[in-house]
Amino acid sequence: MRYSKFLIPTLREDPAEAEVASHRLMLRAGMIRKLAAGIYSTLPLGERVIKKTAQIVREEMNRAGALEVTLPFVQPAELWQESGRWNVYGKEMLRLKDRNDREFCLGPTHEEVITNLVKGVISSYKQLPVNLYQIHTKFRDEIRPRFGVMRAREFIMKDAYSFDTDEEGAEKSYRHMYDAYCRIFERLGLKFRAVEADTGPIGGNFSHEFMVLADTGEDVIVACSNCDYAANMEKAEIKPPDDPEKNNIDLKKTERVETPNIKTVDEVTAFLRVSPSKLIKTLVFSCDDGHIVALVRGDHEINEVKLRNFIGCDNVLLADEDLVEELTHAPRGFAGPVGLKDVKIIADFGLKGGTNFVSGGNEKDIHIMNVNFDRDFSVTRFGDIRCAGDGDPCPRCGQVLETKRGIEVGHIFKLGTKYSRSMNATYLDPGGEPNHMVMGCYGIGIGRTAAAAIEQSHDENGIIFPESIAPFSVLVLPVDTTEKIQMEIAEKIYRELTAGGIDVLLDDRDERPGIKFKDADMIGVPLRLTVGRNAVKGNNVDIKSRKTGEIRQVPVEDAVSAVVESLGESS
RNA sequence: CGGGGCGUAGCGCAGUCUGGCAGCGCACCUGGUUUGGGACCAGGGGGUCGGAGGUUCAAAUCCUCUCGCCCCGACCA
Repeated sequence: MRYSKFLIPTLREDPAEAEVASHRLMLRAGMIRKLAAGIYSTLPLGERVIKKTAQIVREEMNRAGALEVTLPFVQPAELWQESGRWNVYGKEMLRLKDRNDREFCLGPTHEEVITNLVKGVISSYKQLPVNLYQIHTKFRDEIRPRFGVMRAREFIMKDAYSFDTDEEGAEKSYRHMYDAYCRIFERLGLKFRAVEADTGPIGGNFSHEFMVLADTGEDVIVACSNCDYAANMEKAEIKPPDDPEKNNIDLKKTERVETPNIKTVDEVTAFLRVSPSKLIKTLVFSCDDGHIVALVRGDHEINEVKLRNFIGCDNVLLADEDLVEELTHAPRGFAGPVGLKDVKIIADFGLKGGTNFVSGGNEKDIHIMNVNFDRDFSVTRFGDIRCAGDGDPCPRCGQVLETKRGIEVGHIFKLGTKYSRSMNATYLDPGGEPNHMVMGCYGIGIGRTAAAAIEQSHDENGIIFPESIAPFSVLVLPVDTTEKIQMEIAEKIYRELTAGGIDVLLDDRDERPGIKFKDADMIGVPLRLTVGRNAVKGNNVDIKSRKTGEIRQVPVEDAVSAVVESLGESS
C-alpha cells in the first residue's frame, strides 16, 4: 500500500475526549472516529487491525471445529418473549418498532436467535455436538460508554454457541473452547490470565473470563502468587481461617461512647484512636425474603456477589436509609450487631477469633467499645463474604493472593439447558426420546481486544503493535521522495516485499522526514525501513524495530531478506 | 439516574465574569526557500459561536428552556 493512496488522518494533538492510552492513540493514529457516544467509525488503518484480530479468532475457532454463521442483528420481540428475557433485559437492550408497529430489538447477544435456529435444523443426537459462531455487530445501550472502543455501545464480537446431548459433552465443548481461547490470546501476543468468574443468575458450574493484564483495566482480578488459582473480584474466595482457640481471658467490659456525627470507618478510627481492623462494619441488606445484616471488619470490603451466593438469594441490595433506621433505630453510620432482634446476622470469617471490637451503638451519635462475639451478640453464620485483597490466603494452596487489574476480552459460559428449555430446543436420543440440548456460549470482544493490545503495548510516541495484528508489517520510508535514487531503491524493496506476501506500507508522501518518522511511530508498524542518503552514498538502509528502538544498517541488496528474517523472529 | 465539567473552523484552545469587528496555534489551499525526528516566508479559504426562545439599539457573552459530549458514582448477559 502506498501512503499517498491510503487514508491515515493522524492527529498532532491529544483529543480532549480521550482519557486512556488506547482510546487516545486509536484516535491519534487515525484508526477510529467517533460518531456519537459509544459509536465509532473504523477507518482504513483501524479496519486492518480489526480484520487481522478477527482473522486469528476465526482461524482458531475453525480449527476447534466451530462453524461460522451470520445471525440477524435486528431481532423480533417474540423470540425474547419466548425465552422470557424481553422483560428481564433492561434498558441496555435498544428496542424499536417497524412500520407495522411490530417490536424488535438490536441484538445485544444471540442466544435466542441461535437456539431458535438450531431447534429448526437439528433433531437427532447424530447431528450433535455442534458449535456455531459469528463475528458480528452487537448493540448494548450501556449506561456509561467510555474509553473509546473499550466499552462502546456498538461493537464487534465473536460469539459462539455449543450444543451437546448431555452435561459431559457440554463440559468437553467448554474445555475445548477454553483451550482455543488460550491459543487465540497467545497468538495475539497478549499477556493474559483466565480467571474463574461468577456465573450470575445463569448458574452452572463454571465460567471463565479472559483478562488482558493492564493497569488501566476496569476489572480487578485476584491471583495466587504460588499456584494457578485466579478469579475475578466477584468470585475470588479466601481460605477460611483455622478455628481459633477459645479464650475469654481478656474480654473487656463494654463501654458506650459518644461519637457526635462520627460515622465512617475513617472518622471512627481517628476519633477513638483504634485501628480499622478493630472495627465491625455493620451493613444492612434487603434480599428476597426481607433483610439481613452482614458484618465485616473495618478494613475489609463486603462482596455482595459472594454474600448473595452464601445466603442463596437471587437479589441482595444495600438497604436504603429508611430500612436502616427502621431496623437499628439510628441514622446510617451507627448500626451495630448488639441488640439487633429478629434478623439474621452473617459475619465474615475474618472477624472470627477477634475480641474487643468497636461497633455502632444503634443509637444516634453512639458507638460501643469492647464488643465481643457470643457474650454481646450472636451470629447466625460465619462465612466468606468479603472481597479478597492483597495478602489474603489462597483458597487452594494457602499462599498469598495478589490483585491485578485487567481488561475482560473474553468470557466463556456453560449455559446448561436454560435456553433449550424455555425455547424447547430438543433432539431425539437413540431411544427416540426427546431431550433438551445442553448449551454453552463463548464471547470475545474484537475491538476491545485490539484496544487491550494497545493498552498493553505503547509508549509516548504511539502504538507498538504486536506483529500479529499490526496493520502493516513493514513501513518503507524514503526520506526524500524528490531524490530519484532513493525512490527507486524504496520502490524496488516495496515491490519485492509485497511480492513476498508481506503487508508493506510505502511512505511516498512528499513530507519532511520528521513528520514521516512521527507518523511511523504513532501508527505502530513493527519494522521501519528507512531509505535515505545512506542508501545512495553507502548502499545501506536502516531497519528499525518499533518495539526495541534498535536500528540495524543493512546493505540494500540484503534489505528484503533481513526484513523477512526479522518478522520471522518476532512471530 | 445523582454529582461535576464542557460545547466557539477538521484538531487543540482564548474570548463569556464586565454585552460593542469572531480570534490564536496546528491542520488545509497557492507560490517560494527547505528536507535523517512534527521547517520558514508570503498570500489564501474555512464559523448558523450546539439548538430554540427571551432581554437589549446591540448577544458567543445576560436570562429561560433544550440537545449533545466528557469525567466520577450507582448499574451491568
